[in-house]
Amino acid sequence: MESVFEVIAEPNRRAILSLLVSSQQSVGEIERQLAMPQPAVSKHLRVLREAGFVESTVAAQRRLYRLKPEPLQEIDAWLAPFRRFWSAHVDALERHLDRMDQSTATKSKTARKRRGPNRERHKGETK
Amino acid sequence: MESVFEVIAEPNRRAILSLLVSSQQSVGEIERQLAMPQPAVSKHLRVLREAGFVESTVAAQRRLYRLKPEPLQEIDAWLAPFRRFWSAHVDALERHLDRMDQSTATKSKTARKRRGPNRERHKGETK
DNA sequence: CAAGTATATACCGTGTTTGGTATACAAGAA
DNA sequence: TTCTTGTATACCAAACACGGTATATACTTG
Repeated sequence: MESVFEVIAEPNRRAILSLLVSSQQSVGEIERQLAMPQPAVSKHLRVLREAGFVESTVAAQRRLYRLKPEPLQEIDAWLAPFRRFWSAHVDALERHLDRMDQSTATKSKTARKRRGPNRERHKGETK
Repeated sequence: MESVFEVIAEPNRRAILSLLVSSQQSVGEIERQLAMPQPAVSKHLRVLREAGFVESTVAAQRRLYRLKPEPLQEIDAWLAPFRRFWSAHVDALERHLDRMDQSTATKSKTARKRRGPNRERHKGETK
């Protein structure tokens, strides 16, 4: 499996991770909530564990799985350069549209949504 | 291929995306920089294009590929709940260590690094 | 037109991953 | 011990993605 990206490529594994975000869960609880055969759950948990996404503790005959942050932070770190890219991209688009507003101001044929400080903020970067 | 996560699971495709972050590139330029056979580059670019990661414009017999932000933003959005998780995790760890400091203060056997407002900030969330 | 350059696609072989089923293993309960 | 619950693993079959090679397409230049 090797890389964290291959691990999260599998939809059921992403579902398991999303379940674990709220709290730790046993294999049986995951099995029920995702309506997925138990061996499948165990196999995916094995992949997740070996990649460092989760860890488990034994509680009698149950095993409780919980999230570990490192691999997800690795993905977050990989995303960083692209975040810079798309915030620049949004800025460039805004400058472009501002110029369009100016040049089409006289014709006033196409009405664009209000622009300015009260427009919607994007979630990515506030800086 | 379907999902953006499967698309970025492939190392060569991530390499291509990283190349395009600085500026748009032709197929031949990507081929040379990644030392990868041309059909492989074209095939990966096709996958990236169909998933919306890149778009291309024709420049004579070349095709220039550039990044599109949406799919990467989708990955970023998927990461959001986990970011909340691991910042909480860090906070809990810090509280735990603070309690340890208190209870071991008298024994003063283990010296821990200085804690407080001047400690290193984590990259995830500034808020 | 022919030749050359740049890119895309078709085809094939192969390794890997996934789901399914059965079974093994472990720990409590009776 | 035997039974039951909870979880892991072994095995198999099907699907699929990837690399490689050859070829097709498109545009440019002579």
